[in-house]
Amino acid sequence: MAEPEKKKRQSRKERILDAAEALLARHGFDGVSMRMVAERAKVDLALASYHFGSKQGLFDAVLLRRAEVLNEARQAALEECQANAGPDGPTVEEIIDAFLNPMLAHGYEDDEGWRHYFELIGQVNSSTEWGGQLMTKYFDPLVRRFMDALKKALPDADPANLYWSYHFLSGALTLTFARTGRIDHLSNGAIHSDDMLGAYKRMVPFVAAGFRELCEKK
Amino acid sequence: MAEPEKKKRQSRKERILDAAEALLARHGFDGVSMRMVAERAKVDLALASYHFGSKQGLFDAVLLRRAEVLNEARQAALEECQANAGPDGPTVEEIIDAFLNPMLAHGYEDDEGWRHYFELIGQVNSSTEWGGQLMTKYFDPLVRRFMDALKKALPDADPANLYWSYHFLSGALTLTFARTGRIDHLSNGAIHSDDMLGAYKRMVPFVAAGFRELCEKK
DNA sequence: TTGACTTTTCAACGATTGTTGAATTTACTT
DNA sequence: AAGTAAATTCAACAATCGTTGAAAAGTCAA
Repeated sequence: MAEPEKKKRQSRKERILDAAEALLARHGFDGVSMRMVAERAKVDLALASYHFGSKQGLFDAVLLRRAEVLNEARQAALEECQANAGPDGPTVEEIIDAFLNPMLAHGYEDDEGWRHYFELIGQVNSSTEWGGQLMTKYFDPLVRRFMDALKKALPDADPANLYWSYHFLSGALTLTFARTGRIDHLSNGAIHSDDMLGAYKRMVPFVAAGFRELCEKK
Repeated sequence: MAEPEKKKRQSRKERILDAAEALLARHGFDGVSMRMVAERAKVDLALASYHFGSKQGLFDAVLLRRAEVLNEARQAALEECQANAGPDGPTVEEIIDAFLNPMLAHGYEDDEGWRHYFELIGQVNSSTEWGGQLMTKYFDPLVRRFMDALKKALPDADPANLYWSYHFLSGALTLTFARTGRIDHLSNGAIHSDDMLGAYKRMVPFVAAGFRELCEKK
């Protein structure tokens, strides 16, 4: 059975998720109170606990919501570039592009929700408290499929070099899409964190060159 | 006048800084209470406020303490590689190495304090709340000198490519030294976050190849 | 020892925290 | 229209939060 049509544009449950997403992205789990979320969502305090069980449950729901969307888009992009590739499979650049492009698609357009989500992912990914566990849970199953594709594109690679290369990619990616504003300061305003297209066009060749340097027989 | 010799191995002020460093690295600013710090440092609750004025003051002191040490080591490494270089100046690899090596020196040895500090930097760097401001304040003055050196090593580079390249380096670096444990999970235990030497030996050529790809005339 | 100063302790303040049981309203089926 | 379940509101709980004024202890020079 299909989802029943919502009367309001956004249900209260979704409003809570959006509010929590924005606040958690900026202030982190412990920097946000249920009252802040309720106020931003224009909803009673107790409602968030009712829908999500606890503050931790709300946090998980925020993380999961867009992780599913992103994973599906990435999987589709990977399968498409594999289908279009020759017998040797897609190139390193094509695989990396399939991994990054779905993020660009949501970062390029002016979608406030996704911007907050990437902000949040940047925090979670480099947090020792959450990063190791949560990123693994939500993203690693699909990342492994990308690793397999990269392994075919770089058949001479030492697996350790492949893993570290992906790790460097992950750090560059999450920081860039988090848009902390650091590059704006460093460049005295010449570069803007919001220029996602500019970042994307540079990240793919930068990372691909790193992969080749470490993982290609020379 | 020189600092007076301390009677105890560690003054209470230092114990507070160490305790705060470890806790802030793991749980973030809002995830740590003054009582947690006091308990870990085995010190009265009020003492941290007395020495550092406020929780925010304590946070700043923790960040500043090792930033000064790291900046001096990096500056010395940069000046040394410039002194040893030919008339064209040091290569990209040498400059990047001067930037990374001082972190390895503290990450390689079994120094708990520095490990916590890098963990903290990883969080701060990718936080939109603190990252843009604090990283700029504590690290960008010296980063600019490295950017100048890179500009000489890559004279044909578009400045925007240089800035983005450093940004990617920054993301890979801070995530790696934060040791979140993610790569351990992803590799099913084959790779260890704690293998700083292994990470370092791969990060330098990976990042250097990225710089050359973006910033070198082809 | 006296005196001045810094460091440390103690106790308490008002404010905010996440959660919950009970009451009320809304939505939907019969 | 009656009835049932979900959604929402309200009020309050105990626990924890950062900070601070005042008292006590420690330090060091004269």
